[in-house]
Amino acid sequence: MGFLIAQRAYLKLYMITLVEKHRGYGYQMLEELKRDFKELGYEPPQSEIYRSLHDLVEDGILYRARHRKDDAEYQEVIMYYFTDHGMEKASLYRKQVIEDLERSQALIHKAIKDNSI
Amino acid sequence: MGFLIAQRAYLKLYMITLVEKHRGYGYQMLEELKRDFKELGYEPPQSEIYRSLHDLVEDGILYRARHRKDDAEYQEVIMYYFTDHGMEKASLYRKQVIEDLERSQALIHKAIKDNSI
DNA sequence: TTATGAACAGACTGTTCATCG
DNA sequence: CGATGAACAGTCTGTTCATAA
Repeated sequence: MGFLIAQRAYLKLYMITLVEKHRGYGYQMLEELKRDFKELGYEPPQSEIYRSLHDLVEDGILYRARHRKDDAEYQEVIMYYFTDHGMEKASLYRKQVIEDLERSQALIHKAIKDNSI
Repeated sequence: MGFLIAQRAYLKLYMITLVEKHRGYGYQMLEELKRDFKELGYEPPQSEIYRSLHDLVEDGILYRARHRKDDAEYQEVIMYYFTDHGMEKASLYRKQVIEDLERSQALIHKAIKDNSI
């Protein structure tokens, strides 16, 4: 266990939630998260989004499927779906990451308390 | 600016606060922080404590001074004190790190909110 | 431009090793 | 053991580059 939660785990959690909500492919998720985090001054890097998705495939939680985009364009897109036991695995992973988030929250809260004048 | 605050900055902030409180040398601070964080499941690594102190010296905030330990032992110890403009620099640094802590806090809070079932 | 991915370099960090009294 | 420090190895991450429709 490291210090605070890693960006990778943080984003993987979001990826799982987004796949649940059927926001299926990388670039879309990237744009959505960028918009979503703009006000907090955090811009998730493109590479981390893709790495997170690749990780989740390696973890056996998601699988990839090529699709043509819904609208009339020819562009192909990689959609992600839960594997057979993906949902269960994902819910375990989520639980674990939320715990890690709460641990991180406690550490940050303590530091603010201990070090404010 | 990275993602969440780095352990190094986090510990440097504690080092500054501990030097203010005249808890002067590395090993002591290490032991104090270990005790202090035990309940949160975080054990600051020895190397990071020393690296943080060395960083603060490089930053021109602290300086080192060898001392014999107060009690009757012969062991030498490195005490840290604020340099001439160390206090000002430290208060700037503190302000900056607290901001970063608050940014981190917001990111973590958002993730818990967005990804809880 | 949208979309995906990999390469690269550098920062960060945990463990281990070394040294000294 | 108390105390300090450095080396090493591995991970994490941001930027850049490559590719394609």
